[in-house]
Amino acid sequence: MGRGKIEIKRIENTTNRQVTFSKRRAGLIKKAQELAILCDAEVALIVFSNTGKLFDFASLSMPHILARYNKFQEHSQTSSAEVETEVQQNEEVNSLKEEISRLQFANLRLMGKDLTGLSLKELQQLEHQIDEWLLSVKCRKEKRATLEKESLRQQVQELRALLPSSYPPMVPYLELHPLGRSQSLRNHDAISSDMGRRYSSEKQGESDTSLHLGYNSTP
Amino acid sequence: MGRGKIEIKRIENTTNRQVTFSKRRAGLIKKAQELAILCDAEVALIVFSNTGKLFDFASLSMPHILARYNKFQEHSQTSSAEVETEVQQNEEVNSLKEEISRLQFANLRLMGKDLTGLSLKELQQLEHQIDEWLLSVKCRKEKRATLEKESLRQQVQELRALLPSSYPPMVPYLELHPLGRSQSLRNHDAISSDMGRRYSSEKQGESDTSLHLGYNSTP
DNA sequence: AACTATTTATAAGA
DNA sequence: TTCTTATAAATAGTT
Repeated sequence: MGRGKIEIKRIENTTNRQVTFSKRRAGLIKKAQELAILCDAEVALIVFSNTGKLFDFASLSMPHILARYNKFQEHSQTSSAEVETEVQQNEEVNSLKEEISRLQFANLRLMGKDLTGLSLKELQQLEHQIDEWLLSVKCRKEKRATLEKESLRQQVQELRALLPSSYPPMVPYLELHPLGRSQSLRNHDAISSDMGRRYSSEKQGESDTSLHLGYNSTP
Repeated sequence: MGRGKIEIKRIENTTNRQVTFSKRRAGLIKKAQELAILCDAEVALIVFSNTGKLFDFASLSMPHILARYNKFQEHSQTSSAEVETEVQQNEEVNSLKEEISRLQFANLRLMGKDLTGLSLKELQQLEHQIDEWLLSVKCRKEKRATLEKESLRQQVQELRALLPSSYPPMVPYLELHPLGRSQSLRNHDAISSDMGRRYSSEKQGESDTSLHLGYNSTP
């Protein structure tokens, strides 16, 4: 009923969806009202937008119509309904998450298949994306490994301190193989001033293998 | 919407009213359904004909929507934590749906990019290829990490061996394993003679997860 | 129920 | 958001 025909499926564009929601909600309420008047019917309409807003219409009072409805359905709604609600919500969330997993896997495979057609620049971009994914997955393990390495490095430095100062200085692996923008250890002052034990807080447990290639999905 | 315009008032002719009721009821339910699908809304519609017959539609289960409606009415007076919970759940579901949309679009984009010309066999080959590629990347990273640790351990041992007597020249790891451009801040200066183990709290932000596509494909 | 002439709703664009 | 308008859809009256 407009400039073009549309398929009846979820409108993905948020703005478009909201606009359509406003228009059609108004139209639906108008028609509910007309049906009630023209045909002398009792009509109740409840609409929750996907943002959680409530819109309703009732030709008589809503409680009246709902009570009449409940009489027809020979069981009460409120007591067991809340349980059902939660179960359904859980199911919905779970099915959505499964869908996301499937899509992510499909995307990963598609990315891989795409490699042959990509330019060097695109390859490097892809490299960066997958790099970040791997980083997020392995972050915690690597943190633990890093702690171990640092401990070793400190031993190296401490042992070196026991050598004569004329001895050619040792260069830690990391400084010869820069791995990132992070600063190299400068623990000489920390060591000389603070002898206390220090621990890095570390959360271990869930390994998020989600692929968020190029996206940041949490609004 | 018909051969003539009609006034919105009760249709007195019974037959006519019933016919109109049937037509408009069907139209109303259809539009309620479309609104629910198009705009991702929760819609419930209850209609009693003037003869007492019940017709209803609900995008989810009717009890679920009515329960939500009742909750909403309660909360319009006393806002509590349940509202926040529901809002949060709603947001979670919405963000999941958005993620799915993004992934679907990404999939479509990837599909259209390079896959159109490929046969099924070629696709499967590429899939295998990308899997191996990812695997080799992981192996390389692990090996490199192992080498790094071994180098450090070796330094520890060698330095320890130096302590009691003379100081034979040491060969830095880099000279044996030239892996990259190196420039080093040398960590000169004496270090405390404390030999106790310490755990650094310094955050090692980056670890090398580069894939280095296209060169050095040592698995 | 079908059929259509019209009205109404609304998709897209401004 | 709101208005406009071309077009799709609903439906009033008819068969």
